[in-house]
Amino acid sequence: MSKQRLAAGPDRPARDADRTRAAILDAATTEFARYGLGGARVDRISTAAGANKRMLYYYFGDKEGLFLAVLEAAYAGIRSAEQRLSLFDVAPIESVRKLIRFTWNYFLAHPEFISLLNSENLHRASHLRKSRRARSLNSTLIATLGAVLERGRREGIFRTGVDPLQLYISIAGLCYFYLSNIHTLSSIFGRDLAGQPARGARLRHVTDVVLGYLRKG
Amino acid sequence: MSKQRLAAGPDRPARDADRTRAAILDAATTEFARYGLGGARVDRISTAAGANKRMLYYYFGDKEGLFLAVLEAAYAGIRSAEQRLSLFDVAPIESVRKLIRFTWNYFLAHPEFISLLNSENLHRASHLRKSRRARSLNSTLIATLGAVLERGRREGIFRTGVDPLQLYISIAGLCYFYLSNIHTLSSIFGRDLAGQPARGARLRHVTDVVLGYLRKG
DNA sequence: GGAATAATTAACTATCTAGTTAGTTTATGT
DNA sequence: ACATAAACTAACTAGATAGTTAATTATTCC
Repeated sequence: MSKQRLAAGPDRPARDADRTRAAILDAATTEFARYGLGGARVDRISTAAGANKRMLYYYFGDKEGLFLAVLEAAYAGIRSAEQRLSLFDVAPIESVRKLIRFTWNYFLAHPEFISLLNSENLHRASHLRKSRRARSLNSTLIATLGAVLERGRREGIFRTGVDPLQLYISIAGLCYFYLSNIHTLSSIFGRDLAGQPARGARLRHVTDVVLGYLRKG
Repeated sequence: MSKQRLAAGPDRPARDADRTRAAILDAATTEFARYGLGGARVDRISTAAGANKRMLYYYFGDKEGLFLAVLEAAYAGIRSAEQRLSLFDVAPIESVRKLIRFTWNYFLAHPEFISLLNSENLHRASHLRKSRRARSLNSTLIATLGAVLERGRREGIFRTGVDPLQLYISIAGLCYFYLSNIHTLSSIFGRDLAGQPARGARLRHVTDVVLGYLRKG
């Protein structure tokens, strides 16, 4: 009687490098998002991943290497979602609406992305700057947005002289700040900004602000 | 010959509770802003303050108590600056311009405020929620902004139905996100967003966005 | 001038933490 | 079947860390 695959399920070999690596990355994403780089604990990560702590160092070098891998995966996630977004099959106003809705929903569905970016900015993007991979993910979104703005201008519905990068940062900022700072804002202003009604109102407001700015007049 | 004031300067007694407390608070602000709550080190704080570490616990209880005191001081700082801002002695458009300029310049001059807010949001505002003092600082700014919007509406230059809290969050967000995420944005888009020219362009863009949205049409 | 109190200090500790050592077990290619 | 390499484990370590103990020194109030 062979000893192969004693424990573990049907298609789950006792050893699986990819699986272990992914489990660590996944647990690390949650841990770094929850506690920040300084507050994160490697022991909690390895325990949550169901892996021996040594494996973390085996695959990622050290805590900061793991943090970088988490960041790269997070950027890859949003870039991949962005690429599935087709802004050209509708009219310019609807394109902008679509981009705003996408940005809002992505941040809403991925609070860990917001938290990781905040951590990385606390560290002055020191990990990202070392990463060729993350910088190569510099999406084509800005160019696409530029084309949308140009089309709207030609059609006489958008104002002239809009810098697509500035506009992209504005759309992101209008969504991001609300969600990133939702706890302090709710506390200071004594309102529940996290509930469904408030979130709906925010998306409507952001759309109004951006389209109000863009409209020609 | 009296032993009083042997060391120390002219009006600097050997012991000064207020001075020590303030020095610790000051050093802690810098430390928490630089490393976050999890990354901050109480030994670095006491050393930077030139105080014995024990004094930190003497005055603030523990690390989290110190963090709360830092947060409260940071909020008191912006509220006090806001109150010196008179939005009523100029026309509505100029009022809004003034508020945007103030917000932008305050965030620019106080990066530690941004960083502290990010830390507190990572902790789901758990310190702020316990603080009666910080919530009582809930400024009158929203009410004032509401009055400015109403005046602009009456004068026929602003659109109707603008929620002053939403607008305030938008102005803050447009400024905050750019400055808070300046390192990752610069890295990803391969542009220097921190230099004077880029900063000037950002303030102009934010002003255009907000006034473009508000204008009636 | 002296008791009472407030401010300050140095040395200490228990626990935590990132990272390592030195191996064992499983898979793979020949 | 066997050597080789890849994946994995348990136990360990050196240094860091928040917080404390117990005493000393300066100030205040009468």
